[in-house]
Amino acid sequence: MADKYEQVIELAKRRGFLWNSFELYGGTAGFYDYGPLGAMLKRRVENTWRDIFVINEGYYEIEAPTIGIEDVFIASGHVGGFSDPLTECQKCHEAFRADHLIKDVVDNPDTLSADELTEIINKNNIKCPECGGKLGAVYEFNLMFKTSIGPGGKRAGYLRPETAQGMFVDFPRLLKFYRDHLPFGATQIGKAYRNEISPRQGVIRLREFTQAEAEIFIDPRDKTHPKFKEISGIVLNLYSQAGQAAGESQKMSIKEAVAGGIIAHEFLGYCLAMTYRFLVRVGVSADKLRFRQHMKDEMAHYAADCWDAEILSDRFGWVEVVGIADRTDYDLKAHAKQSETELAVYVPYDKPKPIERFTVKPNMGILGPKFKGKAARIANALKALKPEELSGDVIELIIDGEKITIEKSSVAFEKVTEEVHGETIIPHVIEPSFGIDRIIYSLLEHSYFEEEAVEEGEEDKTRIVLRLPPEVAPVQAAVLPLLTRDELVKPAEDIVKMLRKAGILVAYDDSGTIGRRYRRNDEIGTPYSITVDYQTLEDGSVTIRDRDTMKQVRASMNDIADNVCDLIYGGKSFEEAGRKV
RNA sequence: GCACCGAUGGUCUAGUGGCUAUGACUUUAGCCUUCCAAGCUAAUAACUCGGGUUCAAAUCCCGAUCGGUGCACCA
Repeated sequence: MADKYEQVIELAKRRGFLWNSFELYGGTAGFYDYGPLGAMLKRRVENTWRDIFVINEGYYEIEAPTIGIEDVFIASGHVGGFSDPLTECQKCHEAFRADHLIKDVVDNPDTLSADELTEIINKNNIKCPECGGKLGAVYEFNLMFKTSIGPGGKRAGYLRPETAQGMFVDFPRLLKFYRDHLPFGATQIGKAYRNEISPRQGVIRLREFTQAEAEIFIDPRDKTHPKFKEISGIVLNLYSQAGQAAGESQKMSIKEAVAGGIIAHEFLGYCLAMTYRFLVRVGVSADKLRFRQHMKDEMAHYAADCWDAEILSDRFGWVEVVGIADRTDYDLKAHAKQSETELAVYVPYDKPKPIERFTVKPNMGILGPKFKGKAARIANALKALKPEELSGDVIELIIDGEKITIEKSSVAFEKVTEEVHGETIIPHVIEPSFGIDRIIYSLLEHSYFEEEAVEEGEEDKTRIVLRLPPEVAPVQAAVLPLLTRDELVKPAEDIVKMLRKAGILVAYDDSGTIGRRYRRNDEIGTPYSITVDYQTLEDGSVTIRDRDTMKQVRASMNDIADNVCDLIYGGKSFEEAGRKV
């Protein structure tokens, strides 16, 4: 019983989209190669993403190293939190989460080290829950690939488990690049690595995978989006927290969802819209797409709201392909703490605000000679005092347990009204994060069709068609001389040249019967096939065949390149491309 | 990581302790051929890997790898 996954993967392997990596040496789980067609498809999908996020939204792309230093992942929490303490039963060899086993014994098991966990397990005589056997020493299994930088292994490095950190770490530079204005965003498309314990499900769970992520830094007080109106009418299939409790998703416009408080704010709603447009544009079926909100207990504690785009697959059910989160100021704060650098934006007010401030000015000319080494600390203590504490004739302070009396004349204080021109704020981060490999699989599956192509008097014959959007199809046009004869081959070769000059990836094929060649191209998703026949020699026209309908039009050979470009990129309909045949 | 199942040309598959390992499709070359994979001729191409048993292993046994499923883990 070949399910769709098998059919799609079989086709992908056979025709050069996806291959198991290292097959020559037996292969290794969790790694896939993109073959000639797969790599091209992936580039086109990535470029569509660029078109939306980089060109249209202006979130410039950066490229940070795939190896990160330890500080980065200490700040991000991956060193401490991206691992699980495991213990194995010595008897039945079952592995367990050590912190889960001692949940009833200690209050905060996730804060303990592996050694401490081992000790607690031994002390409390905790046995294997399966067979009652003795449990082995607890070890941390971290999902990051570790390496060392430079010789000697002194400096730890990690292959990045997500591309996001690159944008956070470059925050100060990015802020300057965008001339200190919020909102701004940066994007990155690249590899990320996770040493999965047991990767399965083909390209759905990989140890090396491609992410496309945007980190958009916004003003926490204003989460509206200037272009919200443009997308507010888009109707999405939303599987909200309430919907999940009720067990059903609902179709709703983004406007309604934001107004009803289902989507936290406009900016997140806008990101959902961009995600929807992207996925549908590259070939995901809109009716097999939904947005699922994270449940409260599933969401990271710092997240304000989080939605996953999920696609329906034949074998795996709903698969998460995109995560869109409002991560608030968590990441910037974490890196600020780790790096001891302020990561914030100065936001000027429209009008300066008058602010009343109480200032204390210790007279160092008196305090200095009198208290010498203690003077500075006394001054600081004085500055911390409130107006009523300074109002007496003398002021008493305790410094190092010693009572010190200060004459009123040694301190001046006053209320001043100052103009404040703005304030420093830590931006919130909106993060749409795309799993490109999962998206590639999704669109392959959603584009894959087997249809009965029954000709009169013939047996049932299935036609396999990959209905890829022309924009992402790896091969964009096939050029086929109807017969292998010089007088037809020559013009066909001219057409190939014209198309290539226009940047179209074209396949030339003159082998076997025309039907077979059409089928071959159907299978790899080539949207248009151009055929040269004897009429070409008479009037300079060729036929263009549409992959999806198998219909043909006849068009002029001279402007074939413009014509095909318009079909692929210009939204020209097939009927407009020439005369009906 | 544990348990169960599986692995034969590019794909699907026959086979079983014993000559040169089936067949189909695909592919390639040539012929033929005026639009949707089935015309003719020829060619290429496989027993996952390592060890063991045996005169002899693709076949039996053990282990590894990869794939599938369940558990665990993960998002």
